[in-house]
Amino acid sequence: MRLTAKSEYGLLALIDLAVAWNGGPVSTRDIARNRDIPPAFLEQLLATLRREGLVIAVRGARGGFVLARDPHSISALDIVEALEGPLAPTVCAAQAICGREGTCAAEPVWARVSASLRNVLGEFDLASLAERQALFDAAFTVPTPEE
Amino acid sequence: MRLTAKSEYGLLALIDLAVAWNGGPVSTRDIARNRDIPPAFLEQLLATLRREGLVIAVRGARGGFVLARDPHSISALDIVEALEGPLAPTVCAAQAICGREGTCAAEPVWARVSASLRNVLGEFDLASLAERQALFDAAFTVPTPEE
DNA sequence: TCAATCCTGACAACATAAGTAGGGTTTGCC
DNA sequence: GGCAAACCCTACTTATGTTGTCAGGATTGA
Repeated sequence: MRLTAKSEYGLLALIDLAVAWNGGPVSTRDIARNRDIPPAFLEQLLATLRREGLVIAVRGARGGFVLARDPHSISALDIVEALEGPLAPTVCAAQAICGREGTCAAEPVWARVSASLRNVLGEFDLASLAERQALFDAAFTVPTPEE
Repeated sequence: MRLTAKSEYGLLALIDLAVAWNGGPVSTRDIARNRDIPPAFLEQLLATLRREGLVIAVRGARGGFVLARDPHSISALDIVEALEGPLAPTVCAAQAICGREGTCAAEPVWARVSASLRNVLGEFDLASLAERQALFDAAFTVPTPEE
């Protein structure tokens, strides 16, 4: 079982945007460099996230992307669902194909997997992830007091 | 996010074997018919499950498959892992590729997703699933007291 | 004006999923 | 002994999804 690289890249990118929250827009190029993501691919992902209403694009020179709303109100689930579509662990969890809807003992298994997955992803919000990331970044950045 | 048809078919097949626990072996053909699974494909899955030690094959006429141990001791997690390999939601959950191991805020997200998934799947055992399935089956089978 | 930046659609290489095909081997039963 | 039922094994196929790349267009700050 796996989520695709889209989710992984998308979450990283939006953590970076959350870190820069209240600052100016961040360009795909900067994020791609920072996170080692193929730039053109990341651009596509951010375009999707814009269409899904999670980020706002600022075009032109010195442009980039900004979170569309407060980082507290964006969860990992929002990002994953925006990039991967609805989260169903199996075909059968989405639609009964065996003609046994309601009479198949396997049904609750997939239902509970799906619910638990959504639940866990929903618990992570960008604000806390960004906070944690900022701590990590600070620990590995030499302070430059002369600036 | 999704598990593949293998998990879905495999779980259904092993529920059928659990229902027939203490009876004789059940053939792939019977299971395939009962669950509407392509027979040749199911055969491959059962061969995998045999190699993984979950079922025992009985060759020759009147042969088939039997659970290798008590249905109480086989979980949905056992089946899914046997058929799909180790359960990692993203590439990064399996191996850090960005060179930020321990300093990436996204890491705990995938870790918790993985843990929760394993946890939920581990909660379902074949004995209870078979019990439930037997109830469903009984409800849709006309009793034949004259036999 | 120019360069930085996002926007869009097409395309390609590769991997995986889902099944098919065809033979080989074992074994219960008449 | 013969035969059919069943598992065993490997290879092949077809379709789809993933992970990008590429080329050009539109927008805008300096």
